[in-house]
This record gives sequence, structure tokens and C-alpha cells, in this order.
Amino acid sequence: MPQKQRADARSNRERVLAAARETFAAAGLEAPMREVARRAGIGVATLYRHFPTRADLVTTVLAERVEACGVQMRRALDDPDPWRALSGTVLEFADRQVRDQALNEALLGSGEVSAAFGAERREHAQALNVLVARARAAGVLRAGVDVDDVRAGLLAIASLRRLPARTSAQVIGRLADLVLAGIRV
Amino acid sequence: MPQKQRADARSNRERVLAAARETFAAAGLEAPMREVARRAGIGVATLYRHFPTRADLVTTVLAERVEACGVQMRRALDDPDPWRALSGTVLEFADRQVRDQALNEALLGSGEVSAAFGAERREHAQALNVLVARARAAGVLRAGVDVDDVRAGLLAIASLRRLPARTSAQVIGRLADLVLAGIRV
DNA sequence: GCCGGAACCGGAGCAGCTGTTCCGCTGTGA
DNA sequence: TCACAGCGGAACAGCTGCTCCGGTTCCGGC
Repeated sequence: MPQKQRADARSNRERVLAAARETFAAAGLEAPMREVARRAGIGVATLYRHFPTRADLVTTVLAERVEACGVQMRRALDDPDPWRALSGTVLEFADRQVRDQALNEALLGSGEVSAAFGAERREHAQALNVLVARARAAGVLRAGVDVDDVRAGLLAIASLRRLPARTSAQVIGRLADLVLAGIRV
Repeated sequence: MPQKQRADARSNRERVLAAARETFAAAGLEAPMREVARRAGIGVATLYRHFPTRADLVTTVLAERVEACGVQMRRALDDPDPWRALSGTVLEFADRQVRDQALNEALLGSGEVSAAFGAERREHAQALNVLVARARAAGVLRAGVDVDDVRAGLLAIASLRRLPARTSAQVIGRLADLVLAGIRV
């Protein structure tokens, strides 16, 4: 692949990515391509030249955020306090959900979009396994609680995405606390 | 308005309602009108003659289910055991969510569809207030838990609607237990 | 039994949204 | 300067809710 991309094309690609980040975070992954193009100040054809299909754009935008999740997860795995590691993960997950309408779907969703992040999702699931196992070994989990309970809680938080923005932040915060109270001993 | 509706029209109206019940419960409230008509074995024009707008059909189908919710709520208010009343309400809510993809949205949602059930939603909210107040008075709730926490839990259960049907039943069950564990003392 | 017009029906069609492509023009950079 | 990578916006295809209209069916009166 020759590097002979023109300078204006490179700058347009960046503008598309910036506009897509804003749009998807504010309006969710279903935001129309025309809206992304409009916000970037370019035509739809230009958008499609850089990202041949909608899924390509979504995947590219999500990739960097997913990596940020990975960083947080690895930090949690290094935390010597098992409860702080697990509860921090849940709270940060909820916080990301409030800030970014589009992200968590990639880690928990089942659509074709999130299929592109198979490896990351497996890593995420594996790390969650470890965090829960450690917390249980430390005796801070209520009897009978397992990984799938925690995952159900995370899924629920992620599913609240569609609520009106005014209330969703409060509801998500309450739900995260509720989930933590539900799994703690 | 004269009662001179013809017999075939009456029967068609019933077929539309039956088809709509099936379709909405299986595919959610967003199911296309054409699909309802197809399942009923009639044309779309006939469907629109009986229900002039999409919202009319949805409202009519939901009305009977919403009433069933009211019945359950009133039964819970009569239960002398505060915890059984509240936890039973949460569990029945989750169970309805599993069986009917479309219902709970009407009680908790914020779209224009659920606006038609303002009175029922207020009654539902009021009953929930009473149930939570009684449970707190009985000392079965964890300190600091209030109605909005319970409502956040119910909202979360209702939001899981979009999950693939295969897994949603299990996830909803786990989440309901998690919510109950989170609010109990 | 059957007649006639009001009531009713089906499906093609309209308007508006989406993702995606085509093509003539523009502006970059060697 | 000028070839050609790159651009914008109209247009296409396919979905949606909803409507129009010519043909069909019911049913009260004879």
C-alpha cells in the first residue's frame, strides 16, 4: 500500500474521526452517516472513501476506547485489594457508560459490530473472571455470587443507554451502587 | 356513533389485535405494521382503518397488559408481609419482562407511547412508594435504600429487552436476584 | 331469493428515513 | 503547468409509517 496519500486527505480523515467520536458518544452508535459527515464539514462520499462501510467507521472509533478499557482492566488486576479492584471496575464501567453512549456495547453486545472485538471481549471476560475469583477468595462476596451475576449487572448498566440523557446519569449511578451492594457480603 | 359495524369488520379487528399481541410480544414494539398485517392475513389498509395510527394499535394492545400489572400491584399492597410484597413485585416484573418483550416499557418508558398510560404509571409509582415505605418501616431494607433505587433496578430489568432471547431470560433472572440482594438489609 | 348501495377490503403508491455509490468538477503538489 | 488523487452532492436501493382508490362483500328491504 503506497504512502502517497495527499495531505488534505489525511486531514479530512482526522476530521471524520473527530466528528464520529463526538457524534457516536452523544447520539449512540446508530447515528446516521450523514450526520457524521455534516459535523465534519465534508460530503458523505469523502467519508465513505476513508471508511468504506459504516462498520469500518464504528470499529475504528471504538478501537481506541476499547484499548482504554483494557488499560483499566490491567490496572485493576494489579490492585492488591480484591474488593477495590472489582468495585472500581464496576464503577468505572458505569462512569464510562455515562460519558460515552457507544462504548460498552462493543464489550458486551452481540451484534456484528462487537464481533470485531472478539479478542478484546475475551480478554475482558477473562480479567473479570480473575477479579471475581480473587474477591470470592478474599471473602468479600456474598455466598452464591459468581461471574455471571457480575456480568448481568454490567449488562444492565450498559443497557440503560437508551434512557433520556437527563435522568440516565443518576439512574446508572444508583444501579451501580445497587449491583455492588448486591454482590458484597 | 352508530353500532352498525359489519360482522366481517368486527372479526378482522379481532384478528388484527391477536396478530399484534403475538408480534409485539415476540419482536418488540418496533415491529413493522406490515408484519402485523401479514400475520393477521389482511392488508395494511384494513389495519389502519381499525387503528388510524401505529400508536393507537400499540396502546390498545398494551392496555390489557397494563391492567394486569395493576391487579398484581393491588394484590401486593394487600400482602401483610412487606418484604414478600416488594420482592414479589420485582420478581413478577422480571418474569413479565421475560414473557413479553413489549410491556414494561409502557410503565417505565419515556416515549410518546407510554405517555398514553400516564394515570397507570402514576398509580404504579405510587404503589411502589407505599411498598418501599412499608418495607423500610419493617426494617427489611438496607440503610439508605429508597424508592429511586428500586426504580433504577426495575428500569435496568426492563432495559435488558434488547438482549438475544436465548440469554435474556437467565440474565434477567440473575439481575432480579441481584437487585433484591442489593436492597435487602 | 335476490337486489342495490353503503361499508369494507387489498395492495400499489407516497413521503421520508437510512446506507451506499456514481460522476463531473476541484485543487494539490511534483 | 497539469495529471490525477480527492471532493461534494445528487441519486439509488431498501426500509419505514401511512393513504388512495377501484373492486368486493355484506345485509336490510322487498
